[in-house]
Amino acid sequence: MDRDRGSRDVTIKDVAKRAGVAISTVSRVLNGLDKVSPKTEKKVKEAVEELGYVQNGLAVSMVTGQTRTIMMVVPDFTNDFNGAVIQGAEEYLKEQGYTMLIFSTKDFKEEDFENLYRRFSKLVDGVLVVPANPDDMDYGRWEKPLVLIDCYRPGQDYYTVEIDNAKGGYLLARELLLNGHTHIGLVGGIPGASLGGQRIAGFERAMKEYGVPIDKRLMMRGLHFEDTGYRGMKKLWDLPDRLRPTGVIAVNNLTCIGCMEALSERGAVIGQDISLVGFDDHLLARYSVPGITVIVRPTIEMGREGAKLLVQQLRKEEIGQKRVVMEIELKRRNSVKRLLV
Amino acid sequence: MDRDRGSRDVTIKDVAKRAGVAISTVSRVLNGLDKVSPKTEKKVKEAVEELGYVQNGLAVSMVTGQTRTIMMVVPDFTNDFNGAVIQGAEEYLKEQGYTMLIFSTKDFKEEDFENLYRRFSKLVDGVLVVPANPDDMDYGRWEKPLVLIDCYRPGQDYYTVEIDNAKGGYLLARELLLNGHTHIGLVGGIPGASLGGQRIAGFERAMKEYGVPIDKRLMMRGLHFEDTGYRGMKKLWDLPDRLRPTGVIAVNNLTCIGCMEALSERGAVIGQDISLVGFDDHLLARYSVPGITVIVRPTIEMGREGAKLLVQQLRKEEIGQKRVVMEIELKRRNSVKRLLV
DNA sequence: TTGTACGCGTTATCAA
DNA sequence: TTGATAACGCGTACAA
Repeated sequence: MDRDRGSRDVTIKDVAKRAGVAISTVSRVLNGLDKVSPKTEKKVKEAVEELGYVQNGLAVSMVTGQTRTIMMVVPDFTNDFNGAVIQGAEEYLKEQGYTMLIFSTKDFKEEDFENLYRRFSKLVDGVLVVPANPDDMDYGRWEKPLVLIDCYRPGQDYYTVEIDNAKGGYLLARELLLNGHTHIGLVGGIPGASLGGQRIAGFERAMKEYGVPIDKRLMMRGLHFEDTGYRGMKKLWDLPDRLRPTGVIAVNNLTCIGCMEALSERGAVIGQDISLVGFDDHLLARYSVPGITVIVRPTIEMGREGAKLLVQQLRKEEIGQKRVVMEIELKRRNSVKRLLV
Repeated sequence: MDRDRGSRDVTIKDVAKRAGVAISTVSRVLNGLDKVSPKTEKKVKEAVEELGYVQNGLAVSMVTGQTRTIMMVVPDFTNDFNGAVIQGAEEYLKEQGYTMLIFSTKDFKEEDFENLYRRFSKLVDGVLVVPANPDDMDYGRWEKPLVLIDCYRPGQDYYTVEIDNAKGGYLLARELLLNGHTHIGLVGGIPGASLGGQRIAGFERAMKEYGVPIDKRLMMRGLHFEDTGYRGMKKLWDLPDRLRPTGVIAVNNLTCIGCMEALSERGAVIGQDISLVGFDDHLLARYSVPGITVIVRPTIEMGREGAKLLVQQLRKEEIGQKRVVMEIELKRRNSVKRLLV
């Protein structure tokens, strides 16, 4: 059989022979566990150095049952929110001596998730998930430590890292309201879905609080992709004058981008012809002219916190709270017009 | 010792016992290698099903010497080019039954790369790298199959996936020249560095071809980060009228974004007060108003091709060419003003 | 066609 | 303080 190893690797055996000790002694030196005499320790370390020995992680994992690897699952890598979360998680894991096996669930069917976990559960110590459809999955049967990022499922008690989505929706709506907007449109958010649902709930609360009725005709529901924003905004813009909203809330980053695309096509100037607010501080929100007023989430930190929560579980450390709620912030730019009242 | 396994996993032994055969028979059925009688095959498959047996990848790798895992290394995850490359690579690898161990090299020191490889080389079959500093690293000592993405090093013969960077620089410069620009500025690109160097070489060729002299004072060299674009563009914009360039080439996506930020701060309108062209079809280039004329690279496909090149090596398949050069395309938008000549 | 037994590289137990 | 050795779960010569 072709073992594909090239020149045979240096093993602990070679080190033992070279140092003139038993392999168990080498192991002890390497792991710094038991008492070892300074003399033999020195001999072993020299042998390791001379031979260029590196532990074989596979063999270690075989016997310890721990792989020091975690599995991270994200919807896809081209969404900048996911990218930031991965960045934060990977940095923390690296610091802690963990490695990341990564998968995207783009085009996943229902059962694929289950298969993925089954197939790799022995290769990883824990799982970090940014769910694509937070409401569809049941993570109950997973035996490994699990942390969900950007996903809260009421009534269940997973370890999660979230933001207060309702507060976000509320802040955005209030920002429009305080600037005199009363015809407010909404793009994205599926009825009954948790994530968009919370944001919408916050929006509704603000509207109620300020005594402004919600016009159902301005609610452009749909999946959280660019297309929903693009088509929704076009419909809103093309409404007759007295119906057309003066301000629009995009429920997430992609729908916001879709809105901007639609408005650009229509030749509408944001912050002038129409006001737009959204979630996440993506490139377009930050650098387009005018900048977009958005809810800023600490994306990289969300990844870090998720990884931290996972590692704490792996180490069986005391964990303060299973749900970590991160702070958000309203970043005001020039996409909201101040209407005369 | 705490083996951390929860209830003991089902092993091949359990399957063998349940099916009333030897473990080697189970193995044969699982791997579909030798002849096995239909009867025993059925028995084994039933046992697998009933017990919910899943192969332990660790043990398999131990004995086969292959992990079916590759190591991917990128500068960071928040750059959309890297995200797209990862997306393409991961999709292809998943299709081919491979898994991806991922690392970012942000804040890496020189020797970290070497350590990373040494530490994990036994856990992976091959390596896929998007280099941060293409010129600094020497990948010569790596024993595993290796593919470099977006990096060509003259005189060496790695497996690489690239574009014709010189052509890209040429096309951008020509676009400005054909629109009547003769005062052309450049942002990014370090003298002697390969990647930016090639793009600049293409720019220089175009300038020469069209008989337009290069004004050294308009060359804002620097690392390929936003900051270089931001500061470079400010300097260019603040130049006295007769010196200020009418058109600027950003050497990559981040410097382009930095340029846009600077111009926005200065209140300059792109495509009107100044023209801007760059590389990569990022969010801002695509959806800001006006859109930016850019060289579009097939980013996801570059990831796919890189992964393909790697898997072909792993399978010891015949490989047509070690350097895969992907097609690029000039995407015209409204960031270039047509000057009267 | 099927079963036995060894080896992959390491840790951990126990005896020396 | 050290050494010998049984696991860990699997693939595969080789024997039956």
